[in-house]
This record gives sequence, structure tokens and C-alpha cells, in this order.
Amino acid sequence: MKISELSRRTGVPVASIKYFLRQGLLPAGRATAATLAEYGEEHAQRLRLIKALTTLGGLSIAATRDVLGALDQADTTEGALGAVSYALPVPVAAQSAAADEAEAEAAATAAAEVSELLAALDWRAPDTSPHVEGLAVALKELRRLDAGYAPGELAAYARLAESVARLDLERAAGLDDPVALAERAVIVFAICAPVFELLRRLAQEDQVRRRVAAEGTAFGTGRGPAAPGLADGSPPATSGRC
Amino acid sequence: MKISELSRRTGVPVASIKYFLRQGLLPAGRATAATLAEYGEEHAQRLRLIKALTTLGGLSIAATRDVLGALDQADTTEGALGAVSYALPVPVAAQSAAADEAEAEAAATAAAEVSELLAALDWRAPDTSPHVEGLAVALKELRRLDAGYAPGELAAYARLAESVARLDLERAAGLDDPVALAERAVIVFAICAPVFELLRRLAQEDQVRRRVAAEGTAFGTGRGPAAPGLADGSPPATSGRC
DNA sequence: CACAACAAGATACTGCCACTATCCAGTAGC
DNA sequence: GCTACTGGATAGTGGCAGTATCTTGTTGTG
Repeated sequence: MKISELSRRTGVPVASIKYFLRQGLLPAGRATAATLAEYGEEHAQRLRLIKALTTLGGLSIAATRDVLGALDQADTTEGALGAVSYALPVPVAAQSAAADEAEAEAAATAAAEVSELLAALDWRAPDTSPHVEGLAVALKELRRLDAGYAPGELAAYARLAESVARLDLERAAGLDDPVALAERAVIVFAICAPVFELLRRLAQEDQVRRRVAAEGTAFGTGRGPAAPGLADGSPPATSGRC
Repeated sequence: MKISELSRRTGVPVASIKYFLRQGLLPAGRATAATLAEYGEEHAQRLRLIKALTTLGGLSIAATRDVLGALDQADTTEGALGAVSYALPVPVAAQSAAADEAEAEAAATAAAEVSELLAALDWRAPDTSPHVEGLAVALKELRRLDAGYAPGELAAYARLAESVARLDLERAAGLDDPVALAERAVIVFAICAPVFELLRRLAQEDQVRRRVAAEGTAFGTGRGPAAPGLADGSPPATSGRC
């Protein structure tokens, strides 16, 4: 099929398809002449995957390229899973080394806390994993905001995360065809995170509603209604564009 | 304190502070003269919150403004929670109405599925909630990719999400001061999502490692190693920049 | 008081990203 | 032969998140 038909069938503009080709997200078609190439069904499927990764998964073009590269290069499915997991962007960016001394100490404390957690859960992960680093950074920053996790809280979250991951793996493992399996794994790892986030938000909404219904206007501590806000400053101007 | 000291104490460049002021994220200081203003401790705290929302929470400037506005304007803490929840960007953007007919049908099916799920879980959420819409879009797209959730799978995820939300609410409710409580709620709702995502990734890594150890090279279906890839296309060129 | 150093606010500029448009030489098919 | 279309290269667009510069005014030290 020609590029125009590929565009028609996937709903992606021709210019965008060309852009993805340039960026190496989509393999080139089989050239039949100097100015003609033939695309197949696998290009349409790949294009759908690209669209899903970028719009649903929120991945950048570079991240998408890395993920697809991992998918194509891995010899084994586990290899693909690992590579994809590492190719996905880490939600919390690693920070540059802290110049401050207190900062460095806080970072070390957080890192120790993460190691301890992993040991307690018997999760095996290398210290160099971007996820381990990101977790340490996040914990450090949360403590700076006086919103650190109480001891045990983080472990409770971790146990739930483990259950979620078990479901993920089951979902990723339920296919026979290895190619389809690797692709499914990508989808589960990359795209299902937003779905879970949505479920969590809905659950939060429901919980808030329940507590309001149960306790009247008060919430949590049983205090009356309050109007929080900055003590002296005026609130930000408009909520729309600037 | 002057702007330079505010900058020194928070590590945010003066130019960026001015930018946040312009964008309405940070209330103006108390003007003491035509070219002088005084900032207080609450400005430093707000600045730390802004930094956390943008770098840890991954929020855009506009989204941060909305969240902070919700926090400042809400009369009650539950109001703040609800407003913040709606001000947070939805991970899956709502799509424009489908021109295609089959597309519209798929959207309707997905919407029905979501309603059913909510009813089964006894979660009360308005159909107009952006989270409900986002979930429907995500389910529709996943089905298009042949990676839809099997019946019951989604409910299993939802139950776990409910447990996570319960932990969230406990964390958000554990303070006496209403101002601090609202701020904590923002942090829990906005920033802890990436933390959970990291935990999930680590758990996934561990699960993969366990399965590999248990089953040798094979995975899931017990098939031998495979080298997936596009049937005819060459793999994407380089993994670095273009 | 003079003057260097800094402050506030307005405006303009920068770099990055994800496209999008234009141009060109080369088929395809009537 | 003529028109419509193709692949490929190059350049342009619009949005975002700052960053830099400039002007005017203030401070406080000698």
C-alpha cells in the first residue's frame, strides 16, 4: 500500500508518517522505484502502536524510539521486557549531584531508605536502576516538603504495587505468538500505567465522597470547615491562560 | 526577605521566580516601594510546592496554576480535594468526537463498559468526570490494539486502585492544620502517583526476574527464545538523537 | 551627597519539541 | 504528454518553559 492509504487507514496525516520515518520510529517501506515504496500491514500496526505510546502512554518521540528499539532488538521476551522497562522514561528525573552538604545527606538517607525497603520486600533490583534512583529522589523531595512517608506506609504501597505488577505480568504473558507477546508487553508496561492512574483517581473521588457523606462537612480531624489560603498573599490571578 | 534571598533559600533562579510571579503561580510580595517588595516564609513554601509539582509531579505551568488556584479558593478541605483532583491533568486526553461510525460505536461500547465497572464497584462518579471519559478512551484504544482487558481483569485492577486510594486518603487526612492539610492533599494526589509508578516498575522488574529464574529462558507459554521484530522492515536506525 | 549594587517590572529572546508545509525530482496511469 | 501523486529533503510553525536584557527606581556605604 502507498503512504496515502497507510494514512487513510490509520488516521495519521501523511506528513506525520514521514516524520516518524525520519525519526526512525517506523521502518521504511519496500522501495519499488526511486520515488515509490510499498507499505504493509505491519506498518499500519506499528503506526497504531506509535500512536498509542505517544498519546495514551504520554511518551516522547525519543522515548518511543527507544522502546520500539528495545522491542525489536531483544532476543528473548524477557530481554524485551527488561529493555522496555528501562527504555520507558522514569517519572522522576534523576537530579544532578547536590552541591549543598545537607542536601547530600538527605539524598544518602533516602537512598538507604530505598535499599532497606527493597531488602524488606525481597525485591531484587540493582542500585543503578533508574527506578531506584528516582524513588530516592522522590522520597528526599517529599521529606523536604514535610510530607514524607511514615514508616510502613511506603511498604504498604509497595505491597499493592507488587499485586498490580503480578496482574501486569499475567496480562503480558497470555499470548502464544512471541512477536505479539512482546508488543503486548510494551502496551501493558507503557500504556496501562495511565489506566491505573485513572482508576486510582476515580477511587479517590469515591473515597472523598464517602467521607463527606459519613462525617458531614468535616473531614479527617473532625474540624469545622476552613478556608485555607496564603496568609497574606492574594491568590493567583486568573485560572485560565495568562 | 528580598527576591534574591528567596532565590538563595529555595535554589530557584531569580528569573524563574519572576516568571512564576508573572504566571500567577506565586502571589506578589508586599510592595514597600515602587521597586521593592517583601517576601515571607509562605512564599518560600509555595515555591517549594511549585517546584515539587512541576519536577516531581510532572505538571505543566498551567496545570500547576490550576491546582494551586483550587487549593486557594476552596472553602472546605473536601472542596480542595475535589478541585485539586479535577485540576490535575488527566493522563489520557479526551478525544474529539469520532467522525468514523465504527469508531463512535467502539467509543459507546467502552463508555458502557466503564459505567458497568463503576456500578459493579459501587463507585459513584458523574459521567462527566474527565477520569471517566479518559478511562473510556483508553479502553477503546487498547481494544483497537488487540490488548483489551479480559472481563474481570479491569475489576481486579480497580480493587487494587481502591486500596491505594484508601492509603492516599489516610495519608491526606493525618494533619490538624487545615492549610497544611490541603497542601498535603495536593502533594498526595499529585506527587505520589509517580512514586507508586516507580514502585510498580520495580515490582515488575522483580517479577520478571523471578519468572526467568523459575523457568529458564522461556517465559509465559514455555516457548523457546524468539527474536521478534518486524517481518520485513529494518529496525529503527540509531537509538540516540537523529 | 555621590555612587555602586541591587530590586522590580516589562519585553524580548532562546532552545526544545512535535509536528506541518513547501519544494523538487521522479513515476503511474490514462 | 499530462496530471496527480510519491518519496525525500529542508525549512517553517506554534507552544512551552524558562532566560536575558533594559529601564526605572531604591538602598546604603563612604
